[in-house]
Amino acid sequence: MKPIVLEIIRKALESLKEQWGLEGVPDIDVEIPKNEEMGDLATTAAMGLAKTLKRPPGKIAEEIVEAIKNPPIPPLSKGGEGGVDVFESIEIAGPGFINFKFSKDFFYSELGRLLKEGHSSLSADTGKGRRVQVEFVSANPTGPLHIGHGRGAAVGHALCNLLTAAGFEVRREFYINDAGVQVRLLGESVFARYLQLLGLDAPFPDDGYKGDYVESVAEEIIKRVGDEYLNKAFEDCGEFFTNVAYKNMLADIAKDLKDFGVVFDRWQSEKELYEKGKVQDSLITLRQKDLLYEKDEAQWFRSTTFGDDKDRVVVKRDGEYTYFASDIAYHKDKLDRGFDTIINIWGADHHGYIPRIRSVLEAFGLPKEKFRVILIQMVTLLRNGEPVQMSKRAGEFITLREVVDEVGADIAKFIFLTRRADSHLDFDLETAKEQSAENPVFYVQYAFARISSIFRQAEEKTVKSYELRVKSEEGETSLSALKEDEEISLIKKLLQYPMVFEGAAVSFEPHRITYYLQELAGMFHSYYNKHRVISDDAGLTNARLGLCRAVQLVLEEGLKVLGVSAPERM
RNA sequence: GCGCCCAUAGCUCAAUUGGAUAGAGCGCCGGACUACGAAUCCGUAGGUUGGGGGUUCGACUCCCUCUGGGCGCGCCA
Repeated sequence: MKPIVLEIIRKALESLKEQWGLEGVPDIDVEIPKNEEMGDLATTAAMGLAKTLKRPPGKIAEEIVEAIKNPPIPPLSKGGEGGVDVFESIEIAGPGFINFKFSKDFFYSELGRLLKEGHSSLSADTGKGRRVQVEFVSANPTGPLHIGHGRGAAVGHALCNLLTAAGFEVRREFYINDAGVQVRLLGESVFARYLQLLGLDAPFPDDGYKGDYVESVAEEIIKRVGDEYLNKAFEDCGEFFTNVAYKNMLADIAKDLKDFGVVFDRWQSEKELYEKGKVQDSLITLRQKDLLYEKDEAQWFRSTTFGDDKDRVVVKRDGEYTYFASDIAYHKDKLDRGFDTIINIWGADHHGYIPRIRSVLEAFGLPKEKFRVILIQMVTLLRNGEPVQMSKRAGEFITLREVVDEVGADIAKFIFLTRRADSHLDFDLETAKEQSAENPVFYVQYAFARISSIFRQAEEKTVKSYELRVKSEEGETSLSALKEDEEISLIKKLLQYPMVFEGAAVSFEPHRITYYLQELAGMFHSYYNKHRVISDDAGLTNARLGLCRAVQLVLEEGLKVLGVSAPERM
């Protein structure tokens, strides 16, 4: 419904621009009014123009409304969508809002279109094929994924779905830190456990990885090679242990994510960036741009040029690269692969790295606004309201796998998406499992399942196919049997989905979909309790089945974006 | 010490990116199944948006300041 109104307003402005002395038509937008009584859509165009025209917004609004009505702009009158009048009224309110109220016929015609076109009518092509690269999770392959990674995975996955549906070409990537001292430390930890399992009183490295999974890897190695490395020093066999250990972890991580329903297009190895010389190359490029210099026997990236607090070391005095050096290479590589927009999803504790990475991307030619970091806040895991104690030092923490095994992937994903990414989240394992109203997942899924059940009922009662009616010539008019207030409100809500969707996509905020779905499900449940869908009145039954089908369609679409299933039975 | 994020109903959170009368759920209390699934619905109550100042037609939203909480600030990764 939004595009039609926008077109009408634009045409009105087009006809007014000369007498207003404007070069072109200003950018305008419409919004959903807070209060339903104010109308179905509203524009603040007049208020926006007040400043440039130096005239009161009320007057300007009047002129715009006049231009829309006399003579009527095409879609307004016959020959528009389905040949119906679009508006019931256009009114000016407050300081200069123009409020549009649609006619019922317009709603029926739009609902008919939704039923006819299905999912494709729910998402506009705002991306137009532009390429977006989203890097998320990127957990160190030194241990299993924890709950925080799960939240990052859920948000990243939903965001990618959102952008894909919005017409962007999305690449989902996981960056593997397989080159640093952390994986080496993992290797040492496994080696120590290996020796201990074989009866040696071997020392465990300081700050080594103490989780049970380390011992599991050691056990596996014993199964494969026995005591072959018993009398060797770590310097002689470290590469073997390190490789086996992190590859093992990585396989577990990939499996956990897959079972969580999150997949990646590319797993970028840090080690590979070194081996292919991309780290060196990227630094050479920086040097050519005079953005790399030597000081105190170290090499520095001139990130202050782009607004960072201080320049950053990329090659240390001892000749070793810093972690940042391979980050530079990876981000240059992202740009070399031709992405239009770069999105990184990080834990909120990494916010201090934003300026330096932004600097890197800018140095290689990406405009600031094309880089976006989504920060994921901490998740506090609760059980019956009490925090679940975790100690990273002792290697004791609840893994994502444990959570998914306990509550299920759908529930976990949905709960991760019930908050804005950058606000804290309490995740209570017990209430998550309860099949109560406290659990928003069931609430939304139940609406979908309930509608599925209605259709099963309808078939049993041999109600004639609603689809035939809707598609036939009189089909669209058959929807006009929907006269109840709740029905009109429900249709309106359905037609708002594309706007909510677009807002979520441009602001990278999948949680908006979550909220919308809860509202829509709520409206449906309420409607269901008040009005019977299947009755003796065939025409009414068909119209209501059509409405149900549309609700189902939108619920399914929204859930798909969130990566949550839409079950026909629960 | 410097920087970033957060502070909204008793609790957990929204608020169309500067719009109109700040909204949901939970919790409390009271109701609704011999009709399509009660994992549902209906009805009330709850607010100086942490405090103060500023910007303007208009502020939960932007700027300054204070209070209180989280996180960063290495030639670590």
